Amino acid sequence: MRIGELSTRTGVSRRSLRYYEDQGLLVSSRSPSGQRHYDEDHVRRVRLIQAFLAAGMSSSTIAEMAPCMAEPSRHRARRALTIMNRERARLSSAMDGIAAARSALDHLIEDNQKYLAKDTDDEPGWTGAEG
Amino acid sequence: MRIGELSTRTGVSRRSLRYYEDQGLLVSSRSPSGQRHYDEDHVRRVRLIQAFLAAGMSSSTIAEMAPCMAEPSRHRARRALTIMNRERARLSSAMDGIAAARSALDHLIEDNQKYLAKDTDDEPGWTGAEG
DNA sequence: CTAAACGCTCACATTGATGTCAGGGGCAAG
DNA sequence: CTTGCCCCTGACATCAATGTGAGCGTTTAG
Repeated sequence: MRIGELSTRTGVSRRSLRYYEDQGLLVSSRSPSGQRHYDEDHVRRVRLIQAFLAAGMSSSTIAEMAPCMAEPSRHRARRALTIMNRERARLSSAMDGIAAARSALDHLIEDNQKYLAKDTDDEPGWTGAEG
Repeated sequence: MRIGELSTRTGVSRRSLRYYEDQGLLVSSRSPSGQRHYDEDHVRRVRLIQAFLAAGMSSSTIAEMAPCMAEPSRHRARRALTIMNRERARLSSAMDGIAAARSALDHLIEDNQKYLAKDTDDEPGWTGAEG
């Protein structure tokens, strides 16, 4: 398939797909006239890239983890493994951070509901002191 | 305390603290000469702002949730509540996304370790097909 | 009083993924 | 051949939070 179809199938813009290739995240075979051609593997690959980007990884990080254009080698694999473990830790602590933010938000929601339940027009007085 | 102390106590740069004020996330009392002064509540507040920003909220979203400069009113509170619930859902789905990315990463790590354990120099051939 | 350390505003720079526009070519159907 | 739709590259624009630096006032310690 060409880039337009890959784009509609993955929901990722043509622009972004070319960008991924530019960053070494995605390879494509080119037709004689230079048009990019893809297969089913590329669809999965793009989905994975999206998942990683959405999780806050930078494209260069993803590129370092993915032996995508370079020769596979023990050295490279060990390097990738280091980065993967670093990123895994980052994702875990990002989840913790989001969980903390969500719980703080829950307190705010509760306070706000209490405020709305009251009849007097009192200060909710939000400073975060209640968390 | 003045801005420098708030900065060191929260780990947030002076620049960012002024930016927060600019965006309506933080209020400060000013000395006659225009210098910002803060108290303990501001420390908590800044920490909360940081938690929200780190969780991927935009400053305008935080501003909408926080009746910080505006008069508290039922209308405002209801509006804030709507946004808070929207954001809560966003945070939850962000956590799901990160969890999915982390699990994909775990597969990659495992594959990579298998590759490194082998003695032959075989293709790891990563396309994401294994997830 | 002076100097160091701090604060103020204004304004321009940066980063990363993506949008958008321009100018030009590729390819199938009528 | 022309029409229409797809593709190519390249370049500039965007957003959001933050960095950085200039130019100038303030507070504090000696």
